[in-house]
Amino acid sequence: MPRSMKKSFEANETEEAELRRGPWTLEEDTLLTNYISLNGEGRWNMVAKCAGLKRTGKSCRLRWLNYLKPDIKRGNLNPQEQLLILELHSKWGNRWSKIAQHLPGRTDNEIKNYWRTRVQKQARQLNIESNSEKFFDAVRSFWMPRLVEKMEQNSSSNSAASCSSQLNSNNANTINGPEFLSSESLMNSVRPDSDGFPNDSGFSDINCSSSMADLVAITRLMDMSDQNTAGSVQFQLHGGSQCVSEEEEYGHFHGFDDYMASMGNLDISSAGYHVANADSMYEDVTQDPMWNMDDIWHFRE
DNA sequence: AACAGGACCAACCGCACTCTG
DNA sequence: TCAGAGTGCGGTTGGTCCTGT
Repeated sequence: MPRSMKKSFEANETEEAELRRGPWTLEEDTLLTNYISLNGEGRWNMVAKCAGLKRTGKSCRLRWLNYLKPDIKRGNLNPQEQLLILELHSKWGNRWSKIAQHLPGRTDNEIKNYWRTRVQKQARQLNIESNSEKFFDAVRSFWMPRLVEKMEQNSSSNSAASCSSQLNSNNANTINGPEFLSSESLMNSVRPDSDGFPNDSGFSDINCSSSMADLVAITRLMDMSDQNTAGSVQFQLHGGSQCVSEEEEYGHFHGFDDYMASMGNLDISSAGYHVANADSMYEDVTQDPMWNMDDIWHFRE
């Protein structure tokens, strides 16, 4: 090996050895944040060097994108976000970054972790593949309705007066009534972006005061835009307080257990979401003992 | 109180793609 | 056109915290 080459190799080896790994310290976070606020993102290897960090560029990028960036949301995923993840994952599979694009403030890493720890856990308990059609049927039929109902509860408890389902405060169009939504009104409210999905501003305004019907409708709209479906499509949401009474909805069922027990005989691929009782908002339904997919599954076999 | 097992999540790794000179 | 650097992405790992015994 030529001497110059050897020297450079040794230098690299020393640099490698000096590189820090593992958890970031407050000091490192401060260095990185300050540097980026002055110089902006990008050229991460340069960032690492110039900011005086003994980290790889990749490590700096990851730390910034997943943790330090100012618009990162902290805390548990709310029901709207969980529902979106379930829907989008059913469409795109493990395209975490793509899914994350539609959840403002959430990172692909966070969504991936959520899927692996919460969703796949359910699949394991059922002894079925988490990416199988069978599992998605279960998710769609039992899990999503719980989320939808939590969203409904949240919207009614948070703002009894704000059931107007306004998707986007910047948009003059308001969808009236969550029960039936025409694709046209949705199209006007949520403008698809270049890849055929509602734009970020539309999604960032889906908050706790938005009706869950909006969200369900949006996910349906996504299906439409994927399939290039034209014309008028109606979205029916069951279980909302403004839709039908619990008695009408559940018919002869008495409570969630009865309802679930009956589900084995229902067409679970129907577009409507049937909603059952739930307790508190922002509770992760996967932690809910009521949400026992093992039991549920037996009814379907 | 101590321990084990599980859940959660930040961080790392390897690969593939894009950009640039 | 090509090689190397930079970047993005999905999978995996390992540390910490929580919970049950």
